[in-house]
Amino acid sequence: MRIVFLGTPEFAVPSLNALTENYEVVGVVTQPDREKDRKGRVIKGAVASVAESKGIPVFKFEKIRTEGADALRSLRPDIMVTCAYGQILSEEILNIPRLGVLNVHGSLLPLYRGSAPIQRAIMNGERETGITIMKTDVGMDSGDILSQQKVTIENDDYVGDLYEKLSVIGANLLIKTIEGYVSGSIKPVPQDAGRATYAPMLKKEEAYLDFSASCESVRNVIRGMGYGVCLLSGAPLKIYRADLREDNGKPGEILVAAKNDFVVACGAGALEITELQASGKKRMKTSDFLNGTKIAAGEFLTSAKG
RNA sequence: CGCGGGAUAGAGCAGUUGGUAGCUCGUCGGGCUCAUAACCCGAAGGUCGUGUGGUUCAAGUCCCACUCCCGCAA
Repeated sequence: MRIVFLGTPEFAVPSLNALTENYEVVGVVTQPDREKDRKGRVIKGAVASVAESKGIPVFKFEKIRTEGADALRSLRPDIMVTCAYGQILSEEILNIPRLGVLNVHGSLLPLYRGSAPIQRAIMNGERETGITIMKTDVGMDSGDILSQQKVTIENDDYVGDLYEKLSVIGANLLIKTIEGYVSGSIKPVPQDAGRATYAPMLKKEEAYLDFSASCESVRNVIRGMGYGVCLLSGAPLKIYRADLREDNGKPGEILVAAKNDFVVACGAGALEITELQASGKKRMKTSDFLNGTKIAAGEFLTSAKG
């Protein structure tokens, strides 16, 4: 079976690998290289790198809707699979493969449609999320559902942990689902659009911490965004890891700053910061940070405004 | 060549007007203690990112080039 895969970031890599092990992947479509490092050097998407190393033809369309159809048709795919590709497909494109287009999505649809389902599930304090394999349609993650698998969000899961878990589970579920779908044992089921919720792209400012919120919600932002930003003496400070504490104080007040212990008060409860990064510095454990920095209890971490 | 910060002991940092290096933590040894991530005493450990560069009697400290790291912006 000839398959064309459309995906871009790390999340899509396990699915691509699983497909190449089970089917003939005749082409990979990925977003044009957009990211640059500080020196302007181009960073390739994870899928682009993997596809190249496997010798699979790679296509990078600025707008697949207007320039991709002919190339895709010439690949004569039986099925196309999208997985965090980053562009919406047109009706014309969707009709190219004989057996249709499937999508791997990191949530239990119709919940968390959109581009940041994993992050937003954590940020909202969800205890459970999952993977949905569905038919790709012209809408935003609105296609008929083929299969789902629930995944528990552990209290210690940060976005990176959950992202990795889901990408692997997604790959496995994808292979099983293709089998069932092709053999006819799995039938598409429409989504209950009335229950749909959306997970729009993350904005930078969403990582700005508001210490007047409860310690749980502050921590959920850190877990979901991967880090939280605040100011210490006017300089930006990124918080990467924090645990809940029961202490209380004024929001943002540093309650403890000694040796291994760095505690900041929130609106309710407090957070023990365990890993952070100061401007111009590397990410480090809090104990290291406290070693070379002179800060005392009573100072404040303030909100970094946009 | 987008803006800016940085490169000094295993780690995080200091280092004043240039005169061959200190602090905290860790490590090792010893002591105290019922005991301890606590306390006390002691020790090891750095050619101060690279250039066998420039200025100087003398450079971690000033100048030049390069490499790498990081924050912001994209």
